Amino acid sequence: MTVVKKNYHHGDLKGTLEDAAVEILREVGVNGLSMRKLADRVGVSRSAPYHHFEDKKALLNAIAHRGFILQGMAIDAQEPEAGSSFREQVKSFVHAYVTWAVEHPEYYDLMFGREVWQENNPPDEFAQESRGYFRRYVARVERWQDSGDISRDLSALRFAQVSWSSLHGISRLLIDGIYVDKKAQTAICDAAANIFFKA
Amino acid sequence: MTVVKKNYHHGDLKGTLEDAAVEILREVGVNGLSMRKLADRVGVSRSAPYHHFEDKKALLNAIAHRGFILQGMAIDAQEPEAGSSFREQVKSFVHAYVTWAVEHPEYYDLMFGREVWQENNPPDEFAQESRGYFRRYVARVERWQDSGDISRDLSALRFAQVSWSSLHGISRLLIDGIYVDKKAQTAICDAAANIFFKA
DNA sequence: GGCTTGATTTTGACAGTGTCAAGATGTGCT
DNA sequence: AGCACATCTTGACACTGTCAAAATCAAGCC
Repeated sequence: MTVVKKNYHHGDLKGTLEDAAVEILREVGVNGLSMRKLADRVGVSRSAPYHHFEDKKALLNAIAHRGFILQGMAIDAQEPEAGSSFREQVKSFVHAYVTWAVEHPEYYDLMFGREVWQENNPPDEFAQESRGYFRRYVARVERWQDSGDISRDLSALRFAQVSWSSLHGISRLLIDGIYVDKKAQTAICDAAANIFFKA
Repeated sequence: MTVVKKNYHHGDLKGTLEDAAVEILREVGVNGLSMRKLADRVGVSRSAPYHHFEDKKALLNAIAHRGFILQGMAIDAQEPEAGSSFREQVKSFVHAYVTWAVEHPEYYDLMFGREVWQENNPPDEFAQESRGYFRRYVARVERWQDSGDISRDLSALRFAQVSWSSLHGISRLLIDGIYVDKKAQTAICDAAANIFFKA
C-alpha cells in the first residue's frame, strides 16, 4: 500500500503543498495565503517550501498551471454533444466556461490575475499555455465560420477576442461579486450566447 | 494667498495622501503600495495616515471613489456628438470606456478589483455608486431600444449585463497584459461595437 | 498674555510576512 | 561502515499593517 510518511522526509511535499495551497485559496483567497501558514498546515517548517518553489510566485504559477489543465478538461468533457444543434453547442460551451470559473475562483483568479501576469518575471511557461488555449478557441471559431454557423464579417481572431472577453468579463464580474444575483448567471450566459452566435 | 503649510499640521493631509497614493499605484501597482512608504513620500510619520483613513482599505476605497467620478466625466465628455450616426455614437462610447480603463489602470484596478469588492466589510458607499453607473447604462440601452437602434429580443438588463461584461473583459485583458498587442485595441473595440450594436 | 480644548502628528511596540544562510537530519549507494 | 546527496529546520533580517500613549500645534476664552 502507499505509505504516507510523516517523518523528516516528507515524500511528496511539493504536491502536498500545492493541494494545501489550493485549500487555503478557497478559504481565504490569494491575499490570505501566506507561505508560513501553508507550511504550518502541512506540518513542515516555514522555509521548507522554498526547496520546492523558488518563490511564492512560483507556487502560484504552479497552481495556475493546474487550473489551465483542469479547465481544459472540464470544457472538453462538455464538448462532444454530437446530435445537438449549433446553438445548443454554443450555449453549453458558454455555460461550461463560466460555470467552471465561478466554481473554481481559486484557480481562475490566478490563471488570469495580476499576481501571475504582471508581477512575474517569466510567465513564459503559461503565456504559451494560455496562448495555446486561445488558439484552440480561435480554431473553433474558424470551424464555425467554415460551417456557416457564424458570419465572416469579422475575422476569426477579432471575433474570438471579443467573445472571449465577454466570457472573461462575465466570469470576473460574477466571481468578484459585482454581479450579485447569482441566479442570473444562466440567464446572462444564455443572453451572451444569443448575442454572439445568432444564426 | 493660499499658503502651503509644511509644519506639524499639514493642512490637507488627506488629499495629499490620496494624490501620492495614486502616484505610487501608477508606479508600482496596488501590491507595491505600502502605508509606510506612502507616509514617507508625503513626509509624515508612518501612522499619521490612520487619522484620515481608518484602514488601508479605506484609502483604496477613496481612490476607487475618485475613479468612478473621473471615468464618468471622461465618458460624458465624449457623449454629445449630436450629428453622428447611432453606430458612431456606440463606437465612441466603447472606445471611451476601454481607453479610459487602459490609461488609468491605477483607478480601474481598484474600482472593480478584489481589494474593494471582496475584502471589504462595507463597500456599500460605492456598491451604490457603481450600481448607479450601471443603471445609467441600462437606461441608455433602453433608449436605444426605444429608438429602434437595437432589438428587443433581449431585455435591456440582460443586454446591458452582457455588453458591459464585454467592455470590462476587454479592459481587464488589456490592462493585465493578456492581450499584448496594444495596437489591436481599436480593432477589438470596433469589433465589439459591431457585434453588439449591429443595426 | 496664559489655559484649556480639540485636532493633528509622532514614537514605541507587536505580530505577521517573504526569504535567505547555515546547520541538522535523513536516505540510498558502495 | 562511510560517503554523497536530498531534504528539512533554526536563526535572522527587513518589511508590512496597525494600535496605544505621548507629543505638538491652532484657536478660543479669561
